[in-house]
Amino acid sequence: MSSKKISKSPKKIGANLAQVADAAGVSKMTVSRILRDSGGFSENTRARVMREIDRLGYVPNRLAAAFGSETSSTLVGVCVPRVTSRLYGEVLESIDRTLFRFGYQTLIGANEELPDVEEKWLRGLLSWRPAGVILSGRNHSAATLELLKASSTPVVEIWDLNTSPLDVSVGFNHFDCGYEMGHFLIGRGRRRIGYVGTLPTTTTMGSTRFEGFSKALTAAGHPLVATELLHDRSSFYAGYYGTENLLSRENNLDGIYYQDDEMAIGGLFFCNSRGIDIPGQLAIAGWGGMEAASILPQRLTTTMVSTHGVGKQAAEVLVARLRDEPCKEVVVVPTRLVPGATA
Amino acid sequence: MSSKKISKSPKKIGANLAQVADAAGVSKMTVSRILRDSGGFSENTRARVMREIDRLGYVPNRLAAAFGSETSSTLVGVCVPRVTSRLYGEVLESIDRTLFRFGYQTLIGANEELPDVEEKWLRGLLSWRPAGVILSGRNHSAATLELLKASSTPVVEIWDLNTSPLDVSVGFNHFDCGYEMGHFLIGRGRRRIGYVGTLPTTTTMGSTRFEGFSKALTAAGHPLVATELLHDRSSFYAGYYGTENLLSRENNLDGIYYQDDEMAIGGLFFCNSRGIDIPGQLAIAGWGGMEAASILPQRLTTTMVSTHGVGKQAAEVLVARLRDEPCKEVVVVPTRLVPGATA
DNA sequence: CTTTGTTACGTTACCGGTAACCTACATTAA
DNA sequence: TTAATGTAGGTTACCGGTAACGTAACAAAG
Repeated sequence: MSSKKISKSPKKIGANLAQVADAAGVSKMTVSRILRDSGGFSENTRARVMREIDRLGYVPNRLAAAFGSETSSTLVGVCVPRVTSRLYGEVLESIDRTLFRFGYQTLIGANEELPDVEEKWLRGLLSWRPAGVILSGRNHSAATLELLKASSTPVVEIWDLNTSPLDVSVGFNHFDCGYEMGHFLIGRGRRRIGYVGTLPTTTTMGSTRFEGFSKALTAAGHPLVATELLHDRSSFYAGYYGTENLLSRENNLDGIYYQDDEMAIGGLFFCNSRGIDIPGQLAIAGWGGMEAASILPQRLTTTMVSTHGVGKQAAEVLVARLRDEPCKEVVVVPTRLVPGATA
Repeated sequence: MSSKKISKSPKKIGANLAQVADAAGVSKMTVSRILRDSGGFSENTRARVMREIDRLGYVPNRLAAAFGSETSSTLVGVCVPRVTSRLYGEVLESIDRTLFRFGYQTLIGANEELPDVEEKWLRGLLSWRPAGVILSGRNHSAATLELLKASSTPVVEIWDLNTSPLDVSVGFNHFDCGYEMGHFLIGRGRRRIGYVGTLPTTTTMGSTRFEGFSKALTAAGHPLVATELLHDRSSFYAGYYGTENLLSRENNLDGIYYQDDEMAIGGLFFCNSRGIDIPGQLAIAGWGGMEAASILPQRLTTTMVSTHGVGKQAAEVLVARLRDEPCKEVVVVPTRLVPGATA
């Protein structure tokens, strides 16, 4: 068992602005201007300075820049419920990629759907004086709101649409997604429909779809028959045993709507294992447009969503916001119900 | 279409150290000491200062702290191939959670398995003078190595084990995983075995398992019969059509090893759709211990790994490293071959 | 009674950029 | 010709913490 003992890192990288300036025979300010391309220098000087930067291996100190001017932070905090989730992971990836292109750095956080965790994270984030924040959901603690207001940090709320956002918001219309699917199942002649999902925690994430769905059924005169809400996070297995529970309570359902595709696929597998005929005996519908659905023996009836679109647009709106360009207050990312072979 | 135009954010949060100090009738230094709990103050003073901090809503400026002392950065950069991957996502989540507990912030990056992207990301990261870096894989560009050396930033390499790490390394022994599975399949009487995976990019990620597997087969006198490497990232669908391709070329295989569980499940579905008897006619084995496997009609033969363990240990090792505590140079996270019903 | 040590602070000097303002010099318009 | 304008810089004064060092008051040891 080998072990390492290491001296305190001196943390001095190559050269600083002053040294570059000295070497090039100009002032710090000129080098700074050249690096930020803010004009006021000749091409000649620029070439000389760039040569010295390269020679000295200068790595800019954004810490000093952000500290010194406050307006020049390129740090953006992003908080999602979980990193371990295909949907949020994709959003995160798109955000990161887009922000990176614009020259921003992404600081991530996972709130685990708890406003308190989010608040604690935000407190830490704000100590870095970020240029902006991207939060998910619309349930935030009072202290969170106050912190954001006090720091006047631009905020983009994603995922869940928000008609009166803190600042700006980008997301799906979950209510409509649910309503549309409810309407669709009714149209397919289903009359005794159930729902399987996870218990909404203090945040509203996801449960809005449930509301829309339920409303559509009620409006059609065939209200929801049974609901199974699990004390667990969404997963294939949660869908599997959620279906088992639901069907053991209500054995004559003719349709089930799931919180998402992952759970729907789990449900589909349960039905397969018990010889339940899909969609003859039972219709199954999910949400999210999961890639895994493409290899199923039956294509899943679901709502396709562009997580990529949410991430990209959220990042773009934030950047516009940071550059003081006008931007929409609410961006609705479209979704599309895609009938498959399961409903 | 409503739009927002916003004034430049002043970015002045509540009070600063000096104002807190004034309000409490002490010097800045005393407040600083109290906040960092570095001793040299009385309980009486502490209480008074804390009261003022609370009253004024003071949010520390870590930017200033990190800038001023360089040793006190609490920023850690983490670069994984992709955020959108169950395995890496879990690693990321564990790292973030663990580092958060120790008071560090995580700056993420995705290198897309390209050393150049990693290098570009690292250059940006270093401009924040981070306390440490966690990189995945062991294939880094020359400039990356030089940057790390010049900045003398502690580095933890994860995922792929590295017997001569840059600094310290935490991961799985992929070679042994592959070898063990090869040995296992041979033991089950398989003789004409194939492999389905994705093309290794410039990084070595994943291909080490392939090498170990291949070696085991050769050692047993039944070398690999066919290989299908896809120009695509791992996914259920990649496993599905990879299997289709492989079997169309070699129709008398009696076993297939997959790069990971996701692809193995895809392969399993292909076989189901074509009526291929598993494991009678063909054995299937994956790697990773994916949750989805739990709902399959047949339990998948796979190697269970603790992504959580890698993340947690990587973070812990880094923290130890930052605190100048002695730590192991190489941490091997154990894996376990779990025979299922598919091989 | 002096020396030494400890506790609880205060002072000073940075860290490396950037905003704001200033200064030559050249060019152009009135 | 003179004033106005533009170009390519330089100067200065911060931003908000922290390391390093200084100091007064008091206690215990020799």
